Amino acid sequence: MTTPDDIHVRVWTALATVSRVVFERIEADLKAAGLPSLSWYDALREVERAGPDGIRPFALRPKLLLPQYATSRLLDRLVRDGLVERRACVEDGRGHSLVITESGRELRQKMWDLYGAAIEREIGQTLSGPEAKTLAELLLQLGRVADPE
Amino acid sequence: MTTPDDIHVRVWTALATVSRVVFERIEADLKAAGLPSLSWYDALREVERAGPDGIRPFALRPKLLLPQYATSRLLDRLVRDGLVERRACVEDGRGHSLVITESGRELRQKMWDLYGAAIEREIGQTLSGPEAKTLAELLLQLGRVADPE
DNA sequence: TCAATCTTGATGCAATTGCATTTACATTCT
DNA sequence: AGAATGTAAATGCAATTGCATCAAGATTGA
Repeated sequence: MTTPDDIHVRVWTALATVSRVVFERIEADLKAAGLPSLSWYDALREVERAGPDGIRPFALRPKLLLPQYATSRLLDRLVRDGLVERRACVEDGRGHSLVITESGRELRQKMWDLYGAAIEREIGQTLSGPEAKTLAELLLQLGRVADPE
Repeated sequence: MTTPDDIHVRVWTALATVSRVVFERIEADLKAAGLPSLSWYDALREVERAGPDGIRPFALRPKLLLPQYATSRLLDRLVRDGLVERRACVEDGRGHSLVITESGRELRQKMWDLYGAAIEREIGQTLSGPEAKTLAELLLQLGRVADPE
C-alpha cells in the first residue's frame, strides 16, 4: 500500500470541510426562511426541467445521487405537499411519470431567489473570476463528472 | 438581489457533486471492509490526538462540525463499542474527558490503511502535484469566513 | 405460451437524526 | 450566601434513513 501524499490528504480534507461548511450555510439560509432543504430543490429542478412529459423515478435517481428508496420517499413528500404529481405511465404499468405542479414551480423559484443569492455570497465574494474558473476546472477533473448545470 | 454569476453556480455545483461522489466512494470502501464510517474515524482521530489527558465533548464538537446532540450520541456509540473511555472530569463536575482505548487506536489505524489508500486513489491519481497544490489553496480560500462584523 | 428472470418502485423495521427540552453543575450578581 | 443566569451534556419523541425484502409488471427463452 502506498502512503498517501500529504498534499493529497490536504486536498481531501479541504474539499470535505469546505463543501460541508458552505452547504450548511446555504441550508441554514433556506431553513431560516422557512423553506425546505436542497434535496427538495434538486428534485424540483429536475422534474421541472423534464417538462410536461415528466420523468420516471428511475431516471431521476442518478441525477439526485440518491439510493432508490430515498428517491421514492423524497417523491412521496413532494407529492404529499402538492409540488409534484404522479401520472400513470402508459408504456410501463409498474411506473409513473413525475410532473411538476404550479405550486412546485413557485416554490422552486422562491428557493432559487435565496439559493442563488447564497451561492453568490459564498462563492462570488471569495473568489476572483479566474480563480473561480480554475477551481471549477480542477473540481470537475477530480470528479471526472460531466458539468450538470 | 444579484443574479448569480454562472461560473459561481458551476463552482458550487461541482464542489457539491464532487465532494459527495468522492465521499461516497471512500465510505463504500470502508463499508466493504466491514469498517465504520468516516464520522467515527474523525472522532477517533481527534480523541487520539488529544493524548492521555483526553478532550471534552464541547471541545470535540467544533472539530467534528456536528451539532451538540450528534456529538453526544456518536460518543455514546464509541464508548459502547469500547473505542473511547469517558473519565470523570476533576475541574468540572458536569463533564468528562474522552480518552482513546487501545482498541480504538487499533481501529483508527486499520481504518487509515484503507482511508489513506482511498485518498491516494481518488485525489492522487487524478491531479498532478501543482494541480493539487492549487486546488488546496483555492478550497481554503473559499472556506475562509466572510467576516460579517 | 408460460415459467424463470429482471426491473421498477414501495415498504416493514431497526438505527439514526433533528428538535426541543431537561438535568446537572458552574458562574455571576446582589 | 443564595437567586438568577449560563454552560455542558443527555434525552424523549417524531421524522428520516438504511437495509432487506416484497409486489407488480415487463422481458426472455424453451
